Amino acid sequence: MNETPPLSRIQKKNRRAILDAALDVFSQYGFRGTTLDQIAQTSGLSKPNLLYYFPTKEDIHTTLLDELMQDWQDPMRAIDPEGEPLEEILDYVQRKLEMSRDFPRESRLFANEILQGAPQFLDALKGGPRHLFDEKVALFQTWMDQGKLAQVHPQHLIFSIWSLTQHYADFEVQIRIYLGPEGKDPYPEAGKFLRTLFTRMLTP
Amino acid sequence: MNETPPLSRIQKKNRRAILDAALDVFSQYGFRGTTLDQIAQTSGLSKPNLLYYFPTKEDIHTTLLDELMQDWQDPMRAIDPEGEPLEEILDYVQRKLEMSRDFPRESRLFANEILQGAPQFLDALKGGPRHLFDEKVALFQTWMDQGKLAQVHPQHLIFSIWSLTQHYADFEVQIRIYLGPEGKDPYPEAGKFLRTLFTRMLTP
DNA sequence: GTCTATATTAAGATAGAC
DNA sequence: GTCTATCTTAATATAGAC
Repeated sequence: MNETPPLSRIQKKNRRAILDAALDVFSQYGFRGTTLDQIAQTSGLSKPNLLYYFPTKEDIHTTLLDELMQDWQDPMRAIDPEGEPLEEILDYVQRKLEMSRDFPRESRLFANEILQGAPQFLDALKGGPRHLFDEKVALFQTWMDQGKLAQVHPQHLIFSIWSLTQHYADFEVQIRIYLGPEGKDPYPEAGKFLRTLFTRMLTP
Repeated sequence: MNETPPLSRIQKKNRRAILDAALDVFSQYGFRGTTLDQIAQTSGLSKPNLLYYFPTKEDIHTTLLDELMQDWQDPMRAIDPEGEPLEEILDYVQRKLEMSRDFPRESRLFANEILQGAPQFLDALKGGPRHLFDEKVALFQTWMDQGKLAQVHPQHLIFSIWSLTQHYADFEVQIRIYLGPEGKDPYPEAGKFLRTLFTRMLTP
């Protein structure tokens, strides 16, 4: 559908630098709260140079969101209908938690977008993601009906997984303040806690 | 410490209108993503008139955050050390969920502030709130040691309550998309779900 | 207290040299 | 491809009339 203009090595490198810097800033301040000056400064490129690689500020933002949508659902896709139900869900929780640990900026970019009313996502969310969600809801319901999982509201179960795992990225500042004087890594304990939580909730 | 200039009725009314409009906009776009024009339009007042009531944009924002800090901890303060442990926690969860339902904009204002690194909150959070948090952590630990609650990491327990309840306000757009075609109120089912979750996790 | 007009700076984007 | 200079619009804030 699209032309595929071959990118030189330097082009790739600079596009990456811009997107990386933009992710830093957009994930913290949202689209409207972010300025090209900030992205320029963070990336080490000049402002006109940004606009040589991306026609507009919005285009940078959209590119980031598009990339995010590619990977963000991988953990849910990986839930295996043939697997052992509780283990499948615990593994899903673990994968989501690792996403928060390893890609906190992406999580916050997403959070910012939703907070602002998901202007870009609204349509995208109704498409593929919605279908995947419904599919896993049905799967969880089947497992519960077969007595392999305790009965809970399957949609809210998924919301709870998203909420509990993304919280460690989105509210990281707050977590660090409350976890005490010198912030050791909260993720190992978070993993243990969440494993306990979902095991107790879902064991039939 | 401060002068207390008596406010006329019209002053109170206009200040309220401004703060209410500002809450609308700040909670959606964050401090930097919000413009005075938006607040002016939403409140129905002219832009110079905003600045008659509040010296700067920042002053409006700070006022909102200060008010928020007043009430935001009430649900946690209300946990009764003399009460029945599981019921106290379930009631706390319920109060937090009601805050999300009744004051979603406040929840999102808070979320935005944390996402942006909590520039205003950092110091405030280390003060009173931190003390209250530690006090309840100790209380939960006591209850667990007495065998009145199942053992879990008490700090992460509190994070989980915040996360699960605030999620319904902060990610409301997403929730509505996934809950289906015509969005009935998600809160009754959320309340039931969370009650089940915390009962199963915490029953000794 | 509220308004119109305006000063001033910041921000997105472009022109054109190199 | 990158830079300096600059255009244009938007945004915070102020002045001063009413």
